[in-house]
Amino acid sequence: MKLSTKGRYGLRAMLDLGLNADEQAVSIKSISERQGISENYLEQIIATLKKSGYVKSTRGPKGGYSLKMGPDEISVGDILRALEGDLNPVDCVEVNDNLTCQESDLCVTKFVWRKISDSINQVVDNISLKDLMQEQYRIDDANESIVMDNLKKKGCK
Amino acid sequence: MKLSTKGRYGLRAMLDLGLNADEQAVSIKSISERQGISENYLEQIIATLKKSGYVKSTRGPKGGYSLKMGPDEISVGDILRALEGDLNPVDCVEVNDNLTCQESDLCVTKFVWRKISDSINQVVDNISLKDLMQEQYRIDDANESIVMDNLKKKGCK
DNA sequence: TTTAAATCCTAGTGATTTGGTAGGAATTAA
DNA sequence: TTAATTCCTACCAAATCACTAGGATTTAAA
Repeated sequence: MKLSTKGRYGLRAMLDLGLNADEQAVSIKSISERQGISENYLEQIIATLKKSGYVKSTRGPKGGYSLKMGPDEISVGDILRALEGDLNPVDCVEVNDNLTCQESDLCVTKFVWRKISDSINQVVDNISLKDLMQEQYRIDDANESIVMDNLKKKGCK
Repeated sequence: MKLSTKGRYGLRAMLDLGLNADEQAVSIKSISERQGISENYLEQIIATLKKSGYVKSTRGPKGGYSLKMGPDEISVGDILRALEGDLNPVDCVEVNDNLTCQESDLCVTKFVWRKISDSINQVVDNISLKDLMQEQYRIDDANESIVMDNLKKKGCK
């Protein structure tokens, strides 16, 4: 019941794209350095995200990646499902699997799996990349204050 | 992001124990037959559940397994965590991992992981084995009615 | 026109996990 | 004594994970 590194790295990569979006595209190399993820592996992850339509790329020098749409239009669920497949704890939840369901016992557990499924998807679909970016800014500001406080304590002006 | 067969089979096995609880203990063999799960594998799963304190056993002929406490005292979460380990989507959620957290980016995603974690655990901790047993009885009754209806349609009395 | 920085693409690979199987030892009711 | 059962441990094949490797293609800039 764990996410793979693809989902984890992928979310961080998308967040990185969002936070470092300016006129210029963001290269794999720079994401890799900031996030501490292997370039080759990251490449594969971002390729998947591109295929799913959340990222666009430009080739050649000065090339790189950027978000294909606004960070408010991309949810954490979109990103995770692109990289991990559906977020259901078992497969039979979405399949309309009447053969399996003849076994009524299975249906009772299915009731559980569906509830878990719904709760996971409800959470991830209601957090956008923009939300995370804003959270990040908040954290940065907080750290900034701490730094300021320390400087004051040391008597810096 | 999938549960393994241990969790799925384990929940069915526990439900089976609950539904077939009478004066006599329930043997692996009978669970295996009803649930279509290999005896040897089931043995390992139930051994884990026993170690975790949810199941007790008696050896020898007429021996077998039974729930160690009332089905209202055992939650789906108890069972799944015993078999799958914690139900967090990533490890860093519960570890108070300050080293990792120095990277503030990681903290932002951690915020997501924690929300997912909480929602999963909230769901599974609020469904007891008793709830599932009652759900099963409801399904059985419904099927019974359908059978009755069909008999009536066919003119049976 | 050349160079080099970047994406694109695909194959391979070691380690780990999954989902079991196999089979003998110990216990105990009949 | 027998046979049904749990207990215990070792083993194993297949799949998945988390990458690495390296060449092909594109393109901005010198």
